[in-house]
Amino acid sequence: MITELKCRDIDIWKTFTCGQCFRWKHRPDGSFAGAAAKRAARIKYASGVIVIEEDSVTDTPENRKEAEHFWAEYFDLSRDYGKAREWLLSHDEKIGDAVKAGDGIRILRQDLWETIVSFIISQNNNIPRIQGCIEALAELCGEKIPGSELYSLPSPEVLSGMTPDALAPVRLGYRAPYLVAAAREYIKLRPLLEAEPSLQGTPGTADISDTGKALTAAEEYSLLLSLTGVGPKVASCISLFGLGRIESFPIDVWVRRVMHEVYGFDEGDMRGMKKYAEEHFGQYGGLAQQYLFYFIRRQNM
DNA sequence: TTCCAGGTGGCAT
DNA sequence: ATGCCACATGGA
Repeated sequence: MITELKCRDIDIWKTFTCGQCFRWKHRPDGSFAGAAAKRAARIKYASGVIVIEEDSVTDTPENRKEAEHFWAEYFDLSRDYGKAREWLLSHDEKIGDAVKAGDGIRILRQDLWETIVSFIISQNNNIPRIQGCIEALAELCGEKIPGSELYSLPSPEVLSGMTPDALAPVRLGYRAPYLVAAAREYIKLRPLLEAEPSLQGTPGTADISDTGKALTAAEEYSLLLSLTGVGPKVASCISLFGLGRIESFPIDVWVRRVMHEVYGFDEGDMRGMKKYAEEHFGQYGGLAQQYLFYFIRRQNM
């Protein structure tokens, strides 16, 4: 099935290669092939339209509607990025170059559990190797996606039933036991975390506006922190990419570098960087972080 | 050989 | 609450 979504404000190359996701592979024709949640797709962009080809989905009205909803959310199409960029430019003197470099990046709204797995693997690791580990993990114990050669990532149930030794082929190193423990812990937290405020009003999603059960960003963050292998940086990435908390500002080695180079912070002054981000990047901290991350990383590669 | 990568857990203060 | 340090793996 082919899904077409109008979007004037996206650069899929930047969006897929800026380090927020790890499963999309660039192809010679400029398209990307990969997987998100339980779906496999080839994606290209031309003249204001994102074209998503899914061999594993047959073209029925229900499937079409579901695909449109899934991919529109995945690409965060309801957000006005032009407005976000203007907001950042008017609230910070020095972010202009990074915004210009990162123009076209959108924050992908990824599956929560996949985001947890991906960023536990990401710790003290490099991006090519993270990609390899995730593919190996999917192939070892994920589910084959029908009509595709790709596998989805293993569910928390599958992963919680494995031993770290059984994950040896994935070459996760010391992260293997983290992943197994986090899977077990996540199963308990899932009922709390799946009441997602950003999805309120979305068809097919429970409206939790009256139940009082919606978590604040801070509450979500502290729950994520309780997972084995999840510290401040990884929890921030999960908030940003897995829960749509676009104000979240993850600080890693690259962000420390760029905050030193552009803003003059001491590279150990995480406290100051965090405060600065809150005051200057505010509601768009996560987007600012991606612009800065992309900006500094591109200079060094 | 040593250093590094989208850091964190465990332990000592 | 904060400061070290070991941790598995593979590429530069």
